[in-house]
Amino acid sequence: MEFKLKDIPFFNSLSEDNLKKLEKISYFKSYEADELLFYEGDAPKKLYILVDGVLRLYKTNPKGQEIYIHQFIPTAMVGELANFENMPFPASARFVTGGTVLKIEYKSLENMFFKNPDICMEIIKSLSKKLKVMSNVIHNEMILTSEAKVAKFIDEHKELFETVKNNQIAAILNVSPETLSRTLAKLKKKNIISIDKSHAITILDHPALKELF
Amino acid sequence: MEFKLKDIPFFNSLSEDNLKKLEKISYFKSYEADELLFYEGDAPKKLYILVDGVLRLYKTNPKGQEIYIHQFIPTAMVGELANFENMPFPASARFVTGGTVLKIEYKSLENMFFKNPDICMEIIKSLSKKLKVMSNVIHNEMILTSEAKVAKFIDEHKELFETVKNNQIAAILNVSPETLSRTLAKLKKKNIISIDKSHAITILDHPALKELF
DNA sequence: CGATACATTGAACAAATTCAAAGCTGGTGG
DNA sequence: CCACCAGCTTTGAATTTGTTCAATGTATCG
Repeated sequence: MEFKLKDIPFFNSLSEDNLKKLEKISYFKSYEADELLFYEGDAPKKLYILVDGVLRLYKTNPKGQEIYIHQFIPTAMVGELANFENMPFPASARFVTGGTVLKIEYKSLENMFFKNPDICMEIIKSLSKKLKVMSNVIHNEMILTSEAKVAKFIDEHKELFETVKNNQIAAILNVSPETLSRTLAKLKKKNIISIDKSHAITILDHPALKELF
Repeated sequence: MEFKLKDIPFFNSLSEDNLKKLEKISYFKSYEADELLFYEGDAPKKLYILVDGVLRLYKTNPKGQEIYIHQFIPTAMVGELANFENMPFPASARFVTGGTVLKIEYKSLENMFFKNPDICMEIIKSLSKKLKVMSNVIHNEMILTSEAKVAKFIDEHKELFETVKNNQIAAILNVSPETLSRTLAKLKKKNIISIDKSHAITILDHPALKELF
């Protein structure tokens, strides 16, 4: 697949002239599924714009386990915090599917484009969106119990149970597969949900489900 | 105390003219210690700039307990996420000391000043700083054990033990006072720290302390 | 079919909280 | 100046929530 700067919504306010400048300080790079884009603790060198594929952000705990934080889909700016604050990446990023990022020389971008109000606005939007994500992560992990996390996930993404293995869903929820299994069993027994042969979930009692989170 | 718009670093790039405009859409308000600025779940009406005092951000879990998130000190923009994303406040804010905020009519600010690159830059800085805070909160609460949290806190803020009750420190760390007490006892027994009569902590073995987080 | 991955279940374990009781400490009033 | 009270702090035991481990059950797909 061929990617072009002007197709990136982020930069669609830029003049031809500015696009040329941007071209000079950036390039596209493609990755296979499971490849790492950056690793927690690394010093940032580039700013990334995800233009294709699914990119998973996760942290690693002292036991070596992956703690799921978020999954990016195009178009998304990635790594801006580390670049802005000139700090090591606080998390790792790995491609879940094959994908492509635009890699931008951060310092040059700052010098050339940070005075551009349109670019600024895009950055603000991106930061704001990310802050919302983080706020949600905090809520999910610090406030909700496992049962509440599962209930919320069913409410928001029940279709995923049809295509994604429970194992993977457990990983996304940061609970063990056993806990997910037991929680689903509990919800079934309470007649809040039912699960058919093809793993599809039907919500039988939506108010009761909502009560749980 | 008397506060003036032009003394707020946030707006020191604004012309006299613009300051006048800003004056029309904002006002200062003072609060006593323990007063709430906003409550989790509230719809945002204003954007706040903390100009005096200490403001605590916290969430409330289903058991009704306060989960400490962060403490702001001047000058800081507060509540921008809820305003930008037009979503309910994800946390509550309460004054720890008496304090003062500038309250700004958000919609008007957006219309008048978001095209100003200097203001944009200030907003980006503020968002970025906040993202860093959140990233740290996530690390502390999702990755670190209680012992690691205590060790990190000692490393970063050991002077606070002289003035702040262990109770309060436990609240800031989101651990029970019992856990804090037991952890300090453990660190003393391992000869990593010592605590004198006045509650001051001396770090005896800094490398060993760092090892813990 | 049969191998292999996935899901479920029970039991043991781990980390931290909660509950209860006892120990300190520092300020206050007699 | 001392005794005492209130509020911290400490300590032990029970509890809670979820993970880990191990065994068994069940799909699924070459």
